[in-house]
This record gives sequence, structure tokens and C-alpha cells, in this order.
Amino acid sequence: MSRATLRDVAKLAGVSVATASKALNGQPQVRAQTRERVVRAAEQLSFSPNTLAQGLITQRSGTVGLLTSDLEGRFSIPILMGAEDAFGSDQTSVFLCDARGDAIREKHHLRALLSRRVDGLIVVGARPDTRLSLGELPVPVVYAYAPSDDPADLSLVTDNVGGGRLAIDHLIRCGRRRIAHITGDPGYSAAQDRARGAVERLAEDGLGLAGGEVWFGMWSEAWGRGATRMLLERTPEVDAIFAGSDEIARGVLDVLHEERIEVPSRVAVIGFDNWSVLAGNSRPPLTTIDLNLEHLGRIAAQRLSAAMDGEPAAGVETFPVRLITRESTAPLR
Amino acid sequence: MSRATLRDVAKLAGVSVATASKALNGQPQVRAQTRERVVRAAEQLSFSPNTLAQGLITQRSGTVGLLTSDLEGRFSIPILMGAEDAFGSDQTSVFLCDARGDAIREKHHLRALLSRRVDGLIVVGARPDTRLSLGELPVPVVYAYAPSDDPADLSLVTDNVGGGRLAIDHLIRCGRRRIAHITGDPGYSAAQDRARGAVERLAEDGLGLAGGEVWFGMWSEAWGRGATRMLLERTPEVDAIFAGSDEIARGVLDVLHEERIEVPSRVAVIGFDNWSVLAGNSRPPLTTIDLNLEHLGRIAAQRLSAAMDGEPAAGVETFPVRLITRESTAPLR
DNA sequence: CAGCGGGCCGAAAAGGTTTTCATAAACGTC
DNA sequence: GACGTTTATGAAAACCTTTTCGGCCCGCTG
Repeated sequence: MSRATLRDVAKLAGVSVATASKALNGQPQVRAQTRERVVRAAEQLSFSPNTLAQGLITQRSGTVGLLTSDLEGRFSIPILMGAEDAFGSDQTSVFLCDARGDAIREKHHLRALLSRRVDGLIVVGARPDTRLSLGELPVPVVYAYAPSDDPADLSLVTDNVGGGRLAIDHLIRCGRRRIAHITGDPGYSAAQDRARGAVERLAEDGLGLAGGEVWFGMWSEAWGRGATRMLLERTPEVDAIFAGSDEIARGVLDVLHEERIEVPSRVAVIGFDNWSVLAGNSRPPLTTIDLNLEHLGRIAAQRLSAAMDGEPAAGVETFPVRLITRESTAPLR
Repeated sequence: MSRATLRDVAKLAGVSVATASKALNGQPQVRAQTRERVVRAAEQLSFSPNTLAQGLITQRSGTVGLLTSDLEGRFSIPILMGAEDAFGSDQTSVFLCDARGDAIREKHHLRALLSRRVDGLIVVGARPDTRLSLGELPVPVVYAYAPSDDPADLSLVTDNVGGGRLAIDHLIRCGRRRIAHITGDPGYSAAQDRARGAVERLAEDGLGLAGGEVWFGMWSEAWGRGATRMLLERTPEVDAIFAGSDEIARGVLDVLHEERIEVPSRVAVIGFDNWSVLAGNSRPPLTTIDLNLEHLGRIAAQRLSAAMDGEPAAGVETFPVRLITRESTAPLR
């Protein structure tokens, strides 16, 4: 397979490159018969237009950069998939860059992307906390998951407060009244926000947290186990546990199981993240909150497209999360 | 931030574009003082060369395509990271395309990538089974994880047979003699290969599988649990279980725990994949086999670079896996 | 029949860079 | 002072495509 250029096509079809171009691009000022000849020539040579050259004259490369901080983390991927999906592959291709959480590497990638004349940039953070703005750039940028610290930028984030509310709301609807909250690192805004949503929703029903306070700790199964043991000792009458992540929820379930406490009949458990390998395979399968990240990625792509078409936006947009009901929660009978 | 061209830089420095180009690219035939002037002008305008234009004349776009079949799957990501890492970001950027296992979409992406004049292609499959070759293309291709069915292509795969051997070898060294193997879907070559390696290694010590045969099933915790229950009923004297994946291993551990069978003192358990969220958080943490996928990705990038520089390769290269020792295995005392 | 408008087509410029080749200047040698 | 050499610079072509604009031919109108 070689590399045919438009010149070759034109020559084979017996026309000029100008008409060949117009014929292939569906411009009207070319006779049907001529167009036909050109199209056939193009097929015969399996011609594919050089996007670099096109980009040079149209001043649009048809590419965007996706700058992520941690690829291995599970949050970037769905966003990335949503974004990749929303840009039709024939219209726009995405450059993937993983900065590995390193500011130097990020600068590096940024330079490279601008040199490649990307039409726009999506920046997705590793955790939902505010991150430094990239500053003024010659192309539009949208921040996803982790908002920028500059309100002049456009940031798209998930509603963690709402997620906390939603979890508690569900538990209350299940008739639970003694609800505890075990969650991760208090240094994460995600942990704080979810906890705040939970407390607020409890207060609306005149309730407080079982166990007296939020159990902050780490984002791990081990912490889920440890906290649950302590909780059971201190507050054995607990009838529901809201875990700040599915990992923690797995630890919670594990200890409940070990203690022969039935889930959901005696204690209901709800997780967070809908990380399917954890939530779907647990015993029983875990009710949890889904962050809708793929949707977030799609919206990011749309907003970016709009900005590239001259309709910029700014501020922080918050997107709702949703409840995934499985078997670890059920109404008290 | 605007967009300075080389012309602007040249004008500001009071030279021609030709010398400006040479100055910035470190060509020798330019006076030090002149170079200095040009460099300063470039900085002042924060000039960044248009890679599209460069690619047009050098006939190298400095980009490669990464065509994956399932992004959400956990196997593509490490490979992708390794590859992205091996191409220095300033040299080569990678276009990410997820075909979602759909042949049509793959064709689509392929056309787009070729149109973008990528210098090469890495194709990473969703599962280690042989996949269809893309056929003859104008750029070099390397297949990673899933080998191509065409021996004229270059494929890079992990050594599943060796992985099976390694797992059993470790268990034997721990003094275990009654070893069972519970694994996933027999339709996966990965399952077959790992089982084969296991059986071979056992035979070398004159052993057979405890439980009489390989327990094929599904790649899920639930199957791990179910199979373990059946196994314990049939062969209660088992002293080690080799699970075909970490998910399965989690199910195995779960049932052993439930049955109050101590791990590793009475039964040792080894997993496969080193999926850290599962293997690292289990009780006890899981000894397992790591596929070294990031390394595979790096090698893929290297082989591709070599091919782009005119040193093509063909055939299937198999890469060793490695044992990750945690606490679910230990010598019998 | 002159003039005119419309339909098709091609020549040429543009986009930003690299590279080749010619030119100019400076220098050293006899 | 003439000539060959080296060194530094610039003009122009090339990469591939799109788009503008001018030209040609045709048929139609007056």
C-alpha cells in the first residue's frame, strides 16, 4: 500500500487537482460525470486525504488533547471513553497524555499538544479536588472531574454532596434510622462533600449519624473492616452503613458477614462509585452511587466543541449522580 | 496568547525564515550571535513550531495510533501507559482509539488514523486470543496482548503457559502436593494456556491436579466461590488452590474464610493478574502472577520505533510474567 | 449576430516549515 | 592584488490540500 496524493488522483481522472478536490468534497461546481471519474480514481488508488495538509490551510487540526493525571486510576477512563465517543472518530481524534501527576511532565505535554495545534484541551484530574488552572491558552480548555481554581475556566464536576444525600435518602426510604457513615481520607473534598450531603439529608428527618460522627479514614477495604468492627462495638444497634467508596463497602460487608449479621435484612449497606468489579461481585451485590463519568466525558466533549465554535463558557457545572440498586439494601419489613 | 509563525520570528530577529529555521534547529551554519538573536525573538513571541507543517515536509507526523478494543478492560491501560511512556512526549504523541470490540468502528478508526498520517500503529486486543490481522498497511504495526493471526505481523504476548508453571512451581516450593486449579471461561486461550502450564509443571514432580481436573467456569468471584465449595466437598484434603484470576481467587478466599480454613497455613492460594485493588486488599493479601503489561507496552513502542526506522520484525514474541509474593502463600511448616 | 449569463474547469496562492543551492562576504595565500 | 576557500545568509522549491478567481464554452435573449 503506497501513498496516493490528490495529484495522482487528478492525473488518473484527467482533471486538475482543483477539480479533484472539489469533486471529492462534494462542492457543487463540478459535473456529475466528472465527479464520478474522480471518485473512481480515488478509490482505485485508495486515496486518503492528508489531514496534516488540510489542517494547515483550514487552520483546524481536527484533534484535541486529553491531559490526564492518572490513567491507572479508574476515574479518568470512563471520562476519556465518553469524550472519545462524543467526538466522532472521523471528525476529531484525541491525543492522550498522562502526566502521572507531575507538573513538569504536564508542562511538557502541554507544549507538545500546542505545537501539534490541537483545537482544544480536556483536562481530567485524578481526584475531585480543585486543581491549578493551566492559565490563558490559545485554545479552549475544559476541566473535568477536578475543577480549575480559576472561575474564568469551565469546569465539569460530579455532585458529591448530592451523592451523599441520595445515599442517605435511599436508606431512609428503606426505613433505616440508625445510619452510620464510614468513608475515606478526610483530605479529599469528595469525602467531605459526601459526608456533608449525608448529614444534611439526615438532619431533614431529624436524624443524626449513628456512631455519633463521620468515620474518616482511608480509601481501603482494610479501613472498611476496621471501622466496621469499631462501629459495631460502639453502636451495635446500627441498621445501615453508608460507605464512602465501594472498596470501603467491601470491607464493611466482609466484617458483617463474619459477624453473621445479615445484609440487608438487619443492616443495609450502600457504597459509592459503582466500580463494577467490586460492587457487582460482592455478597450480596452492592447498592451504590454511580458518578456518571462517561456522561461527564461526553458533555466535556460537547462543551469543548461549542467553545471551539466560538461559544465559550465559564464557571463550574455540577452533574447529578445516580443510584444503582442491587441487593445490599432493601426495605425493613 | 496568539500564534507566532517562523516568519514573525525571522522578521523580529532581522533574518530570513531560512536562517531562523536553522538557528532554532541547531544547524551549524549560523553564527552564534545570529542564533542568539533568533532564539530570543522566538522566546519573546513564545513561538512554537507548527508540527503539522513540519510533518508535511519531513513526511513524518511524529504520531502513532493506539487502537484498543476495550478501554474499560484493565489490560489495555497498563500497556497503553507503557507505550505512552516509551515514546518521549516531545518526540511522539499517541492517538487513542477505542473500537469497543466492533470491527466496523475499528475500520473507521483505522481510516482516520491513516489519514492523519500516523507513523505507526499499536493494536491491543481485549483478550489474549488470536485476532484478525489488519493486513498490509502503509505503516508498521505491532500487536500487543492479542497476537495477529498473520505470522508476517509482529505480535507481543505474555507467557500464560509460563505463568501457570510459575504459579505451580511456587506452590510446590511451599511444600504443597495436593494442588487444585480453578479458572475461568475455557473459551479463552489464557485459561487453556495457564492450565496447561500448571499441569506440565505438576507432572514434572509426578503430581496430578487435586480434584482430578481443571475447574473451568467463569471469570468471576461467584464462580470462585462455587467451585471452591464443590472442591472442598470432593477433595477436602486439598492444600493449595491456583486461581486463574484474582477475581476467582477472591471468591476462593471468601469461601475458605467462611469455612474457617486457614490461609495460608492449611490451604495456600495464588491468583493471577495482580489486579492490585483485588489482590492487595484481600484477606490475606494475595500472592499472584503479574503480567508485566506496562513492560509489554514499552517494548511495543520500541519495536514500533525500530520498524519506523526501517528495521521491521515479524512473528510472536512471548514475554515472561512474574511472581508477586504476598501472604496467601507460605511454606508448610 | 452580438451580447450575456451560467455552468465547469484550471491556474495560482495560501498555509508554515525545511532544505537545497546560490550568493555574498571575509579571509588567507602566493 | 588576484584568486581560492571558508563561512554565513537568503531565495526558492517542496510537502499536500483548499479556495478564489479568471477563463472558456455553451445556449439563450434581444
